[in-house]
Amino acid sequence: MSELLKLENQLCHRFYTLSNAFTRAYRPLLKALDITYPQYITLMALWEANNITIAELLERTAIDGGAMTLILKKLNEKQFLTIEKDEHDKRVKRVMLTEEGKSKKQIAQDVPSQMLCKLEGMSHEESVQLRYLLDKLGSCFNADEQR
Amino acid sequence: MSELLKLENQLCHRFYTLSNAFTRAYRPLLKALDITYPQYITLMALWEANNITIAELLERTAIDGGAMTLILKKLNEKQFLTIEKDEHDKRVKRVMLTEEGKSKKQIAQDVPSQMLCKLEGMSHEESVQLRYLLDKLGSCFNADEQR
DNA sequence: CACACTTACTTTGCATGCAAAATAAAATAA
DNA sequence: TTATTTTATTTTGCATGCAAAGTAAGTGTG
Repeated sequence: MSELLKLENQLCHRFYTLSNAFTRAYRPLLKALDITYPQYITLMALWEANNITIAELLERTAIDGGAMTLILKKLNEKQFLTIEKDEHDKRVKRVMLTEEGKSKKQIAQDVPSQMLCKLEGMSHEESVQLRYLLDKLGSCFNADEQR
Repeated sequence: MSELLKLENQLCHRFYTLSNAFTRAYRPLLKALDITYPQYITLMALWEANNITIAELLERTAIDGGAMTLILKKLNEKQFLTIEKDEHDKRVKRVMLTEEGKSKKQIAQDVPSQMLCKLEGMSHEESVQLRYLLDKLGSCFNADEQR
């Protein structure tokens, strides 16, 4: 009885498990870049849109604000990026990739394909469908946060 | 160019985001039980199978071993469970729910249904399909760990 | 212009997640 | 039996995730 409380029936537990599995799986791939997974997310956001504010970075990456402060500090120490105050609004800080930070994108090119190799069990249709369902689920949470 | 490195194309980022969203969404629901999400996972495992070893608990919950030590310590302090050494193999510890820990299951009954309310956007078919795909993805990682 | 309010970030305290090292005890090999 | 290896769990050091409090700097109102 109480099927609802069985661990195997929890959608959340699948996400918990898979999210952790992804982080672990990325670790060896990111070793060449000497960065962690959240740092990788942050760099990906910047490779796509350089010179953005921290608020924009938070929005794109969905990383926690408090954590982002530390992540940027570390990426700055590694000379991947610089942080400057906005001229017009001194509350705002802008994040800019250094040349070194930009160049790392070349090395990172290999990471996604290497990860895809690990997921060979899934067909293309299935991964498309999965992506669709994940986005739908995500919109449930977003809708919920609006209230 | 380099579509592969775009954040929106990363399956991993969807899992990262959704897993965190779940944890945040559970927090208010678990407040009545005064437990965190990993502690909830641990209790669910025990409500299903009481008096199991820590190794079994780790297997069922997929929680990190080091973290589990602390989680059990806290659940023990809250009088939800006790931990005893196995008679035959003194390396092994067994985890047992207290009466109080068992009784919390009643309160927890409401949690899954409350969470389901938040996910109304998805049809039953979709959530079944999602579960199937998540498990398939999970088996990719498991297969990978075997090597 | 002074005060309240909102924003953009940072800081703090607590709870993991992860890898690697450390312990203790059982199982095996020599 | 003793040395070696394996197993179960804990400890350690580092990096977040999260909520809440704290700061500093714009905005809006009267």
